[in-house]
This record gives sequence, C-alpha cells and structure tokens, in this order.
Amino acid sequence: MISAKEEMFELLAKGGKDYRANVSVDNVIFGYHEKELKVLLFHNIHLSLWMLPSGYIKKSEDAETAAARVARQRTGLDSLFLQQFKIFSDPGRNVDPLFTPEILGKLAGYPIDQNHWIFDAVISIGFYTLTEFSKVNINAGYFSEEAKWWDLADLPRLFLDHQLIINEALKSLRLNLYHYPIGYELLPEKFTLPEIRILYETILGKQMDDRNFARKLTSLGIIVKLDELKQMHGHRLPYLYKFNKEVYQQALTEGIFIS
Amino acid sequence: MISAKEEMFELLAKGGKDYRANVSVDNVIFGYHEKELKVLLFHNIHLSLWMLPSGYIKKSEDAETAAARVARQRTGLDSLFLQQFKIFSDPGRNVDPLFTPEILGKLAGYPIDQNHWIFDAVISIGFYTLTEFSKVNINAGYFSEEAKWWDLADLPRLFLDHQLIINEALKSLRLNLYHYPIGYELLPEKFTLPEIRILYETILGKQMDDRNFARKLTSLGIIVKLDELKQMHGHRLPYLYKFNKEVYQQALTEGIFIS
DNA sequence: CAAATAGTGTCTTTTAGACATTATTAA
DNA sequence: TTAATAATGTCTAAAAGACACTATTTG
Repeated sequence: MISAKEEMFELLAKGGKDYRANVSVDNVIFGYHEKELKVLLFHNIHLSLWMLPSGYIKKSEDAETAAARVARQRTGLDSLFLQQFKIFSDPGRNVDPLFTPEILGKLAGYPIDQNHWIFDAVISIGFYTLTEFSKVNINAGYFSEEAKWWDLADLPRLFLDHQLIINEALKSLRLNLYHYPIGYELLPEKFTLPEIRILYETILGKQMDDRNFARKLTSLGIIVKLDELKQMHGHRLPYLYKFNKEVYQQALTEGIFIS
Repeated sequence: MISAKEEMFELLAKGGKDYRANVSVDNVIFGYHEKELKVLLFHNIHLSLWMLPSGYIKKSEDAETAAARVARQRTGLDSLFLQQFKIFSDPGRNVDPLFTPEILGKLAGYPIDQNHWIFDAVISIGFYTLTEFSKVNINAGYFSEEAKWWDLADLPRLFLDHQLIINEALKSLRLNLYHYPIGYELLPEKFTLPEIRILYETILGKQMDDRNFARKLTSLGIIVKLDELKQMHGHRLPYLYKFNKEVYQQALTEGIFIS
C-alpha cells in the first residue's frame, strides 16, 4: 500500500496518464458513537479548508475500488461498506477561490499550470458509509495534517461543494435506514433495545416509540432476545439482544420496511 | 441545435478540449405501446453493432443536460424524464473487438490514433426513461443509419456492456414502479382500468389482481373515475378514468407504495 | 343466448399507530 | 423509598391479500 503522500505526488505529476480525468470520488464517512452522529473531515493546511476524503480514480480500477482505496488510506479501515449514492456534475462545482494553481503548486512543491487537468470540470461520484468512531484510525496524510469528527449541525466552511455532498449523503443514509437494517457494524455483538433504538433515533434525528420499534425489529426476526441482562447501575437492567445474521443478511438484500 | 453528425465530428476532433474525458452518458429509452415494452437501439453500420443512444458530456454542462441533449438529438423528444440509475466504471468495460482505431477512423473520415482518448477507460452514467412509441421520431444520425424498437426478450448482440446497462435499467424501472406512479406520459388523457393495469403488468412482467389494483390506485387518489364509457365492440364497455394531476405529482415527489 | 370482457364486494389476516403502567436496580 | 430507566400489552384503524359472481355489449 502506498501512502497518501506518494499517491498525491503521482497523481499531480502524471494524473492524465494513470488516472481518469474529470472524475473523482468523494467519501462521506459518518461515524456513530454513544448517541452521536458525526462526519469525518480533513483539514487542508494549504487551502485552509476542511474537506471530505476524496481522490481520483485510476484507469485500472472501478469507482468502488477507488472509493475503498481512498477510505483505507485515510482511516486504516478495510471493511467499510461504501454506498454510491449520487453523482455531482454541475460544471461549476470545482471552482473555489481557494483552489488555485498557485496554492496547489505550493502544495505539490513545483509549479502547477492553470491548464492542469486538475482544474478541469470534474464529475464526482459520491459514496457514504457509516462506521464506529472508535474503530477508525485517522491517517491525515499529505494534504491535511489534521482530521476531525465533526458534528453535522456544526460544520466549518468546506471545500467546493462538499457541504452539498454531505447533505445529500445524509438524506440517502436516512432514506436507506427505512429500507435496510443497520447496526451490525455499529453496535457490540450483544446490545440492548435502548441502544439500538437510540442508534436509529440519532441518525434519523427524531424519537421513535419504544414499544412499536421493538415489536418491528423482533417480528422481522432481525434481532433476537437473549436470556441475559446487561450489567449497569442505578436502574432496571436491560436485556441483551443479538442480530440474527441470516435474517439480517437477507434483509440487506431484499429490503425491509420500517416506518 | 447542432446535428448529431456535427456533434460527433466535433467530439472526435477536439473532444479533449470541450468534452469531459473518460465519462459518457448512456440512455436506455424504453417504449410502451399496446401491451408491449421495448427498448430503442441504434445500429452502427461501421461497427455492425446495435447500441444505446450514448454521448459524451461537455465541460459546460452537467450529466443530466448531456443525457437530455443526446436523447433529443436521437428521438426529437424534449420532454423525456431521464432518470439516472447507475454508473458503470469497470476498467475493461469499453473494450470491444469491434471498437478499434481503424474502424473509428473510417467512421470519422481521418485517421484515429490508438492513443486517442476515446479508447481510454470510460465511466458511463446510465439514464433511463419510458415513453410512448408513437411519440418518438427517430433520428438515426451519423453513426447509425437504422434505429429500431427491440423486444427486451430478443435483443441483438450489443456494443460493449450495453446489454448489462439495459438489464440494470430494467431492474431500476421495475423497482421504481412500486414507489412512484406511472402512466401520465404513456396513456391517453382518458384511459380504462384494464389499460393502466396492463401497462403495469407489461412492465413488471407479471399479472396483478384487477380488484386490488383498482382499489389501490383509486384509494390513493391517483386516478379518478369519469362518468363516461369507452366505446368498444363485443363486450361490456369499460369506464374511463383520468389522473388526478395534483395527487400524481405529489406521489412523484413523496413516493407511494404499490405491492 | 353465447362469447367476451368489465365491474364490483367481502372476508380474513396483517400491520401501523397510539397509548400508560409495572418492574427492577442502586443509592 | 426514591430516582432512574426498562419492559411490556391492548386496542383501533388501515391495508393487504385472497377470492367469484354479476353486468353489459355484440353477433
């Protein structure tokens, strides 16, 4: 595996040869941890902007592979389930007063011409994924020396149209939540009903009826009650549940309906 | 509006300058007419292959605009509702033994080098639409001197991965049928229950219960019964219905559920 | 009256949605 | 016993799904 720095150098120098011109991938990496939903952003010190982990697509790989490669380089995670949700092709989308040949040249260490293909109109293929905070080992890389999980309600000024991309990714995530099960990668193997309900509530940004919610998931067979209580303090102990992996997998393929 | 021939010439000559490299749009145009669902293909005489109406994307336009432009040039229709359904980015997807510099050179009228960007890995953005046969005025254009509506079950050998693209488009069309109303552009202003039911049955490739189907559409308010019979011969005359445009539009935006 | 096709209603089962009380634990 | 939080059940309304007979037209 080459480093992000090596890759960036290679890209700028001979991008037109090994990478697909005019196309990129943008990853929106959502992170869930203890009742909070955040998004992973990287700070580009040259541009003084926060941005999504993005990258170009090699001519020898498909878009999914490129998105996975970029995600792996930045987070160290190999197993992220990246979902392609939308493409962004507005002709003006890669114009930003802080994204200029001068700035990029400084960053690369040698002059970059304004006709460099990196300033061409670029179609971006948007991917999102959802993971557990604590699993992620942030690898900030060359462009950025800082990375941070940001609260969705409190984002900084972002590069290009990355704010729009995050908004659209969140819409897709929420929509998908109603049609596909979630939680396998986000919860411990054994979890309680309140834990999984709060996961849903956090992502959807709204409260759900605890009785109806439990009834839905158990009647679908996606979760199974264990004969075991979670040890806590100060109140009644909640039962532990686990996923029924077969039903869960089938629901991922065939879809479900949660209202 | 420039012709397809002029556009193609322009594309080959200076594509790298005005068009986005490594990206194209492929339109799957489904046509419905009297209980039949077909797809519109064009025959490329140079390549001796049938293909989808495809094109490149100008740097000054977005993907939707490019798809609409290509569709308009080939069909004369301005009002097609093109739906972006999937991208195709397999690195080997544009390799075809019948798509070579020699053949393309003949087609262009001057030599095309094998390093021409048109042979680069190309990501295709797939769009589909559904229209009425009889509304379409086929404009075969430069590459193709024949165009034809093909039965989905009986397609010829297709260019590149266009067969796969059609398969995926059909999947999306069918899935969408369960969540969005259809028929406004496909049926006459006044239509009968059997007509709209058969439209659904044709696209889905399966029979539906007539009573439950009628109940669903009327209870949603999408169609409204008129106090008028369709004049036919030899059997009981069916009532005419019309769409409730407000409800229909709202259902397009917010989605419905038809099982 | 026969052939063709359209129209229509009912019953059952499942699901959604609203809603409040009891149970358990630690301090 | 209090504070905190979890567990649980019932009723109603709506929707899905299965199913068969009657009505109208033409020849």
